[in-house]
Amino acid sequence: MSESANPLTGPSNFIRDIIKEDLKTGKFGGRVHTRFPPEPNGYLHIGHAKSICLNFGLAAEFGGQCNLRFDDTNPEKEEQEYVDSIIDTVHWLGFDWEGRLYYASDYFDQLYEWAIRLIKAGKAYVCDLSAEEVRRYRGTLTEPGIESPYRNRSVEQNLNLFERMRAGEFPDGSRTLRTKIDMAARNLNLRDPVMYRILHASHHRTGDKWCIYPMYDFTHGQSDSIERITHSICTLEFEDHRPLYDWYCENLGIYHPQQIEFDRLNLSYTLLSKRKLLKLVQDGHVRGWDDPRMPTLSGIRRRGYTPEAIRNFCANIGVSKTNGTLELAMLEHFVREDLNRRGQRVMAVLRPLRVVIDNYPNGEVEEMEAVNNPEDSSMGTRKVPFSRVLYIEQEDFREEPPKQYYRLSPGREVRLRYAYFIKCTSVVKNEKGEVVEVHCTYDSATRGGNAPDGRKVKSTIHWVSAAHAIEAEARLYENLFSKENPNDEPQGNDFTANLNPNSLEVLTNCKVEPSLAGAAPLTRFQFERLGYFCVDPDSGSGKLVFNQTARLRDTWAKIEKRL
RNA sequence: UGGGAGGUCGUCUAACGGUAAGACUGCAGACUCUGGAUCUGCGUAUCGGGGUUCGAAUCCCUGCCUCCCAGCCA
Repeated sequence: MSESANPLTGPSNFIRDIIKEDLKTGKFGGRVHTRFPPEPNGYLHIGHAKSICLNFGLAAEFGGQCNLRFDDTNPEKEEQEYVDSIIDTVHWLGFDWEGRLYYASDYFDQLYEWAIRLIKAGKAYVCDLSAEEVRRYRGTLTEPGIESPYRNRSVEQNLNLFERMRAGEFPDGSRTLRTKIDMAARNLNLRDPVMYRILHASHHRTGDKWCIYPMYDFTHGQSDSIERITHSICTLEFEDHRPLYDWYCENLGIYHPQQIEFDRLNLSYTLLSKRKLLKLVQDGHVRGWDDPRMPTLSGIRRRGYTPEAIRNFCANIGVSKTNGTLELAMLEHFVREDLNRRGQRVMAVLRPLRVVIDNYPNGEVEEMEAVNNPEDSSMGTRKVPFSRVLYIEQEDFREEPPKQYYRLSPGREVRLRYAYFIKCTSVVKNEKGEVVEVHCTYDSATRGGNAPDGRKVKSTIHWVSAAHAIEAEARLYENLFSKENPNDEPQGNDFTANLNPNSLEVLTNCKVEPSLAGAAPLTRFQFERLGYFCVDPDSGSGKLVFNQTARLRDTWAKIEKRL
């Protein structure tokens, strides 16, 4: 009967149901072969991850295969740089196309041949209408179009003209090859769609071999067909193109894959439009495509997300045809879950406050044993140096503690994690009246963190020995946009008005424990009680830079907010 | 006002004529050397109106709402 959600493949979905049915009926001879077909005109983002996971995941689940294919039919927008980045990113996500890396441009010769076949069959013609005229002749949503005056050219004439189009005799935009279908079709895509346009542009792979390029509709289904794809999974906006997809396969008499559409991913507080993301980069609102605030996979990666977290996310968000918007919290949940399970714990103080333990011997240093990951004892322990002068988080001391504040305050005893109980005895203030140093006494009997007399403390705080601390920079992030739907543009403004001015906060005076020395870029840690952090590639020559991947759930912050 | 696709807790998804379920979020509590994690409890959801049926989220009719389509982009 009903299958419950599988943590690996997620909840049941209609595409899986279709595949199962096809497997049962033997529609494709028991094969499952999918493909991920990006256009190399930009960087991949989290929305693409959903498609990647779906296509590769479905193939894996049913013992099939998944190709990586570049839909590179528009040389004006595509670049090798994007190809390289996409290949790298899909690999990083953890998927392998086992050598089946293809390009639509590999099929240009075949496509040309097929175009000629349609011309010969009287189903395609060369049209001399300008782009503007084509648009006018197309009609509108409610009115039928009118047939092009060139629609009834002879096969010979069409063959001759198309050959000359290919030979470069005509300027860009002067003619197109069109499919002869039905100018009165209710589906606009069927009103004699353009198959080829003239584009004297150099292609990143075929160079100047071609000056005519096939359109998406005349390319995609055939590419799927050539690769013997069984289930051609794409997003909802292509639903209206399916009749054309089917038309070409049928009229060409070639193997016919099944196109299935699903809903694109939308995330709250996030923009997933290439055009808008490009603007953020170009106008300097972010530091680049891989800025950790960007929803690009390169940005998310730099931010510290793991491929596993993204895959788990994709497997669990479901696939349907409903257009909705997922809460960003859902994505964050899956990184936390993964990083909690695997993240090395470490102590780091972001906003340091000096603590002097007056009764601790001057010059003495003890090595305290700290657990690397309470979720995974196999990760072992490490030594953390402890001495008389420490740094604690400014937030962890309040001269006048509010109700429910359990941390350090005058006269109160707390535990320094993995070290001793300390009690605050006095404070030192600057001329502005701010506390700049806290004096404490420690109880030597509580070494390791437990009192032999069994007394308890309400709080445990993290610390770093001042003499041993390493300087670091931390980049803290908030949502890039402060509006839940960044596309909801305020009157008279564009989407950039929704940018969150506080999306980046740079802390340059952080103190981290010495074990972090030399941590390699992209290494991930949990800064105890603060959140997950990842070493940024900007780190260098003794200066560590960390990106905050996600915060830890902060119950106190919630309480404090209500106070 | 044409065509296509959709509408289930706050959010996303499941239930395929037979007890409306799960995840996330939120709230409450337990536990805790991370106010983390974990555990427990808490959910005024089937767009509206008709109909078929012993029984409807599911089938039929009807109304409403949302999204996509008029690139020589994909």
